Amino acid sequence: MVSKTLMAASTRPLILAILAGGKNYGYSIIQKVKDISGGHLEWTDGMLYPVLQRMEMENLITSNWKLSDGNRPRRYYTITDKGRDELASELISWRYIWQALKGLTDPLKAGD
Amino acid sequence: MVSKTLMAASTRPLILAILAGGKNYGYSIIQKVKDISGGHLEWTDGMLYPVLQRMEMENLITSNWKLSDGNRPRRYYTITDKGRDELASELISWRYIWQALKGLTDPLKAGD
DNA sequence: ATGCATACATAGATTTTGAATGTATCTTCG
DNA sequence: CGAAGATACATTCAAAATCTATGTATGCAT
Repeated sequence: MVSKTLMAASTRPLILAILAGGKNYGYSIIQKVKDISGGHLEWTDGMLYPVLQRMEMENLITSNWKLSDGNRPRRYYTITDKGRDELASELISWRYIWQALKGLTDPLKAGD
Repeated sequence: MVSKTLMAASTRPLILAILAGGKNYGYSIIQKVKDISGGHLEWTDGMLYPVLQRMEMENLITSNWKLSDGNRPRRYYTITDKGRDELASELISWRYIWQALKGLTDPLKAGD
């Protein structure tokens, strides 16, 4: 089980990373996260939508409704330039810490 | 600059990882973190001591004072078995998420 | 004696999160 | 047709965790 703080720290970068690969809507993002994490990360919609709203307020993402054929209306989110910058810098931070952790726990291997 | 949430998520695992390598005291832990992160993580003592106290209350670490030669008294922290378990499971979680992030951002390379 | 690094400690204002809850549509299957 | 379950989005606010600000004190160098 992933700790609360780690969950909190990873939510935004994961959302940004997913949207960097193409626009997407809330419900689908949840499934993609579950998918890409091998089932270890299971988000609820109740936690995701507020996060998406906050990220939109911060201009990391934008949204627009799309009504198609037989489907329910969906709100699609798109990453902004600011969002891409944020993602890039988050990834750098994650790398620092991950490498610090690895360096401490197995000092012999270097790896990535 | 490392984000607040990421900072929060990494504090405990880093402390545990350091103590897994041998007992240590607060001030020295701060320097070790700075050192191992290449200067990217700079903790303040004011944020560390409360964390250490909470971790001790949760039995992840124990502490005892050591008064030596010309030095000031220092409170040395030791990792417990429970702490080692915690560290191990945190590392697993970190790996999941790091790999999910990497998988999303550069889908071609696998790596570790 | 002055300044700086070392060393530990506490309180509590502030922020943040996400669980709980609500609404509604689409699909499937008997 | 009707029921059940998956899909889809939305809001509120109680509860909890963090760490900034602040305080104390010693060792060492010059």
